[in-house]
Amino acid sequence: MNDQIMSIGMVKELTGLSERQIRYYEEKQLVFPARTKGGSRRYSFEDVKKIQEIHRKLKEGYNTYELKIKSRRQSNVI
Amino acid sequence: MNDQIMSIGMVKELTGLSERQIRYYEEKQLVFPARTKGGSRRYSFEDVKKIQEIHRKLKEGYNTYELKIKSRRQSNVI
DNA sequence: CGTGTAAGGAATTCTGACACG
DNA sequence: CGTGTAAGGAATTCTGACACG
Repeated sequence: MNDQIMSIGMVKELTGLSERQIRYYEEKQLVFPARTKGGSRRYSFEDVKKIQEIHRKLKEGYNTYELKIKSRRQSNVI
Repeated sequence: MNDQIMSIGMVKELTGLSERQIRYYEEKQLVFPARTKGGSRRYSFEDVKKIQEIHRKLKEGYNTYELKIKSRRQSNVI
């Protein structure tokens, strides 16, 4: 949770996605990168995995809203 | 070896050292950060540990040359 | 020797917006 | 809806150098 250490540039390299895509997933509340004092995003490896998963699901036909609901369900499992 | 993903800014935060110190240890061949296409340094958590170790040793009185020799010895252990 | 700092430039990242479909 | 892109600005990082001790 506190190991958000890489820039969007690294995430871009690791995932092959565009900055636009990566930022959009945050806009839709699917990932929550930390921020530096200056305002730059900082991601963890967990976030990278999540981002790749999101992209996969989108290609499968899901939309960001459905993915948000789904991740909420996961968190609420008892 | 391929997990060099954080900027000098993160290393600075994690170690409390200055950019000058962090860069100097590289200048003295004690750490070997990767570089982005643009030329920015990228460090791994291993590097961060190494940097902290270097700083500790320096405070103990060692100089960068001795530390370089020492790390070379470690690598050559058979 | 190890570190601080001011200097100027280049690379990185940010936001809000318009575009397409 | 998910993504591309040009725009302008701000934050980040880089190098080489002078300084101190």
